[in-house]
Amino acid sequence: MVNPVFNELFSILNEYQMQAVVDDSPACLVNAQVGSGKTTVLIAKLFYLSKIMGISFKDIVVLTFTNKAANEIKERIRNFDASIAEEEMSFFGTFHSVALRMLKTILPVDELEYTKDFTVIDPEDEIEMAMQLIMANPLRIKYRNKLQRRLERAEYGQFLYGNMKHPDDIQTLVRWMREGRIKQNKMNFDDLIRNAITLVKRISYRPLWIIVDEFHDSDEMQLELIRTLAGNQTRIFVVGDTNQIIYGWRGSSQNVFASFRDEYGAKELSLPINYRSCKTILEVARCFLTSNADLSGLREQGSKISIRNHYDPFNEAHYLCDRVLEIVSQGNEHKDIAIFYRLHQQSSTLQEVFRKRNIPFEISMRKQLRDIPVLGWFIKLIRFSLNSDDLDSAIDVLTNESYGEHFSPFEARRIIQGDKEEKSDLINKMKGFIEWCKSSESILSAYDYFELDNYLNPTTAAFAEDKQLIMALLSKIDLYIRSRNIEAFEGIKYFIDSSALYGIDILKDDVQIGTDTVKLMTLHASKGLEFKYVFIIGANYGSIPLHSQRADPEEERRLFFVGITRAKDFLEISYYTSPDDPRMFPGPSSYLYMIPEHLVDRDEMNAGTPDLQAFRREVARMRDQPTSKPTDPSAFDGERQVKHPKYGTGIVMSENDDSITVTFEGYGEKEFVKAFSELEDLH
DNA sequence: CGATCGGTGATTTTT
DNA sequence: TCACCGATCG
Repeated sequence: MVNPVFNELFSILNEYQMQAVVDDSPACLVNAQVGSGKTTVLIAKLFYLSKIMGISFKDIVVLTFTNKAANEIKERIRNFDASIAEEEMSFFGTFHSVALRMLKTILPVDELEYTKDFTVIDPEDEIEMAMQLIMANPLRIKYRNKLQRRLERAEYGQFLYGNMKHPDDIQTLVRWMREGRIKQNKMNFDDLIRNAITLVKRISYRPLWIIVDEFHDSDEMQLELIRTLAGNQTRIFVVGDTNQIIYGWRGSSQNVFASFRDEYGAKELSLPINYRSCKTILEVARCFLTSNADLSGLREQGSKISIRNHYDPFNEAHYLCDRVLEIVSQGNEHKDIAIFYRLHQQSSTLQEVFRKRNIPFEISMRKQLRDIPVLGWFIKLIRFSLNSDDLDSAIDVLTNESYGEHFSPFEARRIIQGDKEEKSDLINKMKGFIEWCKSSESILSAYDYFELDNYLNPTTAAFAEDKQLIMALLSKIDLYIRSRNIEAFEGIKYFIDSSALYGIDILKDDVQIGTDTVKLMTLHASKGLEFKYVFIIGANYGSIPLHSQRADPEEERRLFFVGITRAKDFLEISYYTSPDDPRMFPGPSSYLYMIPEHLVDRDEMNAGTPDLQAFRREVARMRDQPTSKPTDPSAFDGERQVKHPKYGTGIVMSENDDSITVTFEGYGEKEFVKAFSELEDLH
């Protein structure tokens, strides 16, 4: 082969993987067992196509469902060949980001009454838009705090609370919102895909290859995009695993594999060998497989899995802290450990206890940039500056209570309609922004251009931090523009649009290097990850599988399967004697009876109550007054120390995906946004 | 306006 | 089973 690096890449492949890499059938469907090296195959295939078959990355579309997966693919490609430019992989990404890129570059959006300046809005922006419509018009809308869900359903032609005695105007609202998005030059997430489908049909571009990761997650619209993009010469290569369908409730169907096979006469391959888990864990996992598909592993037997009973979630949280300390003391890292649960709310007890006992942890919950108030306001300001049709954003900017000029909604509307424009300096600055961009040297001076010192409330304590946040955001945009060598104006637009698709991740430097924390997440969020030690908690009757009308028992089983197969070396499953959720019953999950006894270590704990009452009261007190915690930093030894330029040395109390809480000597507790904090690790 | 009755949905979540 | 909200009655 051409290059020793690729030789190395190909030499680690087994025969099944190799077959998938070199396959060039018009359509190919790969059944990838859990942990069978599917991403490695994708990377190897991409290099095979480019280096050996001489196909340019520009002629390949790679579609994933999550940014995480897309980033991993791009990152691993660059690790093998750093000379590959970002630009060559511009059609590598999530369905939504590839659709966005096509709409912005090669598709004639004007045919759908959009201009190339269109912006992307997320579901929360849509709710705001709906609220504006409701306020400005005589629309009767009931169940307003279920509006998001109602609109979501309405998009699929269903209606939540559909049999009202006096129906409200929800259908009119949906129609107005569709029109409003076009009028305001905005696309929501569905529009991106739907409009891409419509417009791809009108142009001649067709890629040579379409490669789809996690194909089993496709919904009907995504399938249609694939169908549309595929021309006569296009080869389609999809990888997935029907045992990992856990988003059926969102529209992905079990039939995608069968229909793909029928529609394209696809060749079927498989990747049957699991490299991840010990044999015992795989044997347990096999009990929860839909089909009797082969699930064989290459690893050693490993220890038995453990099933434990705890009195209640609080006792268990305490026990888990001890276990974490024990595992770490055996030479492991915190990040080798993960705890999965069925519902988000189950994490609250864990959070409180872990925080109290000073165990570093992270909870996966997605956050948007605008969850930081000042950035939410600033992004709206930029949005209107870039897209003067975006009246909703302008209204928000002018009426915000904390920032800007604090107009009433009525005044704001008049100003925006051009009635009293002279009353607002800000609106004039926003309207002049595009011109300013062309003559300005650096986007960093946008802060001064908008004279934000006047609008950020210099009298408040938050001023310094707010200013710092905006400057940090601007420097990220600046970096983005410089690294891509594009017009400032174009760069800002793309960055702001992407921020809707990527959330707060867009502010993080490159791919986040896994911080050394215990990971807490729902079973759903665990998909695609792996850990040495996995604890699945709350395997009670009623909770796992979740007891509810709409839960699909098959899907619950697959969800449990996904959780189990995240574990590499060690798996522990627990249930409570006295669960604190009334919908959870005090018996073990029926799943626990499905696991053969010889695979299980039932070292039943003392499920009674050790003397934790005092501790329990203390934590309860902490919950009531979360702010007043005059903790003495010296009381914690051997914990993670950090240094801040302003506050000095402190100790990390807790952290999650986006923020980190530190206690400083002589200052107390302070929470930072991770992407911006100037904390230096002293560990 | 306050009280009461009856109907409906609840959870997981990426973009 | 509960929480919420709309509808209706007095």
